[in-house]
Amino acid sequence: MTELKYIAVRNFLKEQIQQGTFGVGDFLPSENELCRKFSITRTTARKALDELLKEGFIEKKHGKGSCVIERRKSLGLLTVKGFSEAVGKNVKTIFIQKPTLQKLNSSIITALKDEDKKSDYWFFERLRCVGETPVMIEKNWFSNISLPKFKDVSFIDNSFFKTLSQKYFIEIIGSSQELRAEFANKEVAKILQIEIHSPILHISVQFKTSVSNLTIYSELYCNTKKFPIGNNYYI
Amino acid sequence: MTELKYIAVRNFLKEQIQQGTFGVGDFLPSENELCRKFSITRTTARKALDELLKEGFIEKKHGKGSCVIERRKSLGLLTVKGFSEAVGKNVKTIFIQKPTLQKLNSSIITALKDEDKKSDYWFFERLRCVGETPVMIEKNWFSNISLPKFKDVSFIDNSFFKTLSQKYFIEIIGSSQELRAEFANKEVAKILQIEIHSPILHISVQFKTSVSNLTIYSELYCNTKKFPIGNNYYI
DNA sequence: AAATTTAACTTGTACGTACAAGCTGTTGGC
DNA sequence: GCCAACAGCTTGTACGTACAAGTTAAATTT
Repeated sequence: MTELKYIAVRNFLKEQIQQGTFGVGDFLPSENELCRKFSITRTTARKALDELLKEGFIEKKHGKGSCVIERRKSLGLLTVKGFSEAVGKNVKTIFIQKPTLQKLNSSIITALKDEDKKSDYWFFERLRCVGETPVMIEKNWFSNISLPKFKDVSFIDNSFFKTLSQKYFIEIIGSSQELRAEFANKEVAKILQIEIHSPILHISVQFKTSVSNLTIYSELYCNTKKFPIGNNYYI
Repeated sequence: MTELKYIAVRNFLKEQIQQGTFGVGDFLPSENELCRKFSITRTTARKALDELLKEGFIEKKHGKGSCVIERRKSLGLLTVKGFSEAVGKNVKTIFIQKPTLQKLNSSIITALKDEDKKSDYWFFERLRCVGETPVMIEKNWFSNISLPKFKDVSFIDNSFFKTLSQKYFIEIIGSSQELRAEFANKEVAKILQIEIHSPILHISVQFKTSVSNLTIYSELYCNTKKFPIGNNYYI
């Protein structure tokens, strides 16, 4: 199973960007240069660049070239920035449940897309603390179909998304969220070390990725009393 | 100036979708059919469909066709677009306080930027209801300096942002937010018609605008029990 | 009747070509 | 020196072709 050409070129360029060979503001090799370097046609070169475009790595300028841009990290709420950047410093992460392959949990079944209902899914659960204070419970799951090689990898910088990007070349390209203020139930209250029936922020997220049939589902339970959840968006 | 072919095809299909000729779940004409109908090549037909794909109108299924999907509204409530678009239709808006020029309210002073502390500010407060159910209290204020001509205008489509854009040519170019789950206090509980100490979602927003010294501050108090707050973001 | 093969569709990838249109530095002419 | 024209790059649009691969239903075999 040999890799598709445009995927290979995309991955090559993405690595170069992530390693800093091409920094923000730099121009990538032109389409014709890519053609020569990889022995491909311009159609294929353009397709590779289109991938980087829709993943938010570059912008194309007519008559000039493809320019590396600051990847938009502040997607929606808590998204790609990840917890550490959203809340600030001094964050500890504790695995409540390391990644395991499981059957469906009926409590989340309604949120799942149809194609994800058929397969097993990877699940992991973490507790995020600021200093010694537990602040957020994070449950994540995703179908086994699109990522069968996924293993209990050690996450790069404790970031699942960074790991996805750098080990699997999968990018988050969007998110859909629902926010609710709720009373903490017994389980959540215990883990977050708060009174039962304290108000907590419950966030349900679906992350759309650059792999069309991979959707990542997260359920977040946040104690916002000391540490409100932050979010920035700029065009 | 004649329209580009793939744009023309895209627009044709988009209109058909918006008018309901193709509903959610329907398949658009195949690429080859589009070629015949519009006298174009498959490259061009695919480009038109790619546009619809990245605008969120369709999804493509290998071997089957292009399927119309529920359109995702990019940038939901918490970002730029405003309440009506985020929650859907059937939204009523009641002014609790029409726009008035006021002195600073100390309760919000901490959130204000320094340059805004010196001036008077416009303030207005609204209650958003879905059907007959009050769902969100919205308090807005902004400095009088940048918008001295602001008056008690009737908002276009009940949208403050649309009014800003169309009457003053001011665009929202970013936002910074803080989210908290809190107990409803007496005042909020009364307006939202809920029990005191119910959990509510409190969102503090600063909107950055295309006018450099105009920042809009909002405090939102949401009853998320029936209507969770939604938010979508796609690159 | 049931299982398998086949044919006819669909989209996906990749090849190659041509010209339009935007950007930039060089080259002439004034 | 200044400005216009040009040449040589860039990306954008659009043409055409070929085959791979997924889907489905009809035809064939078992």
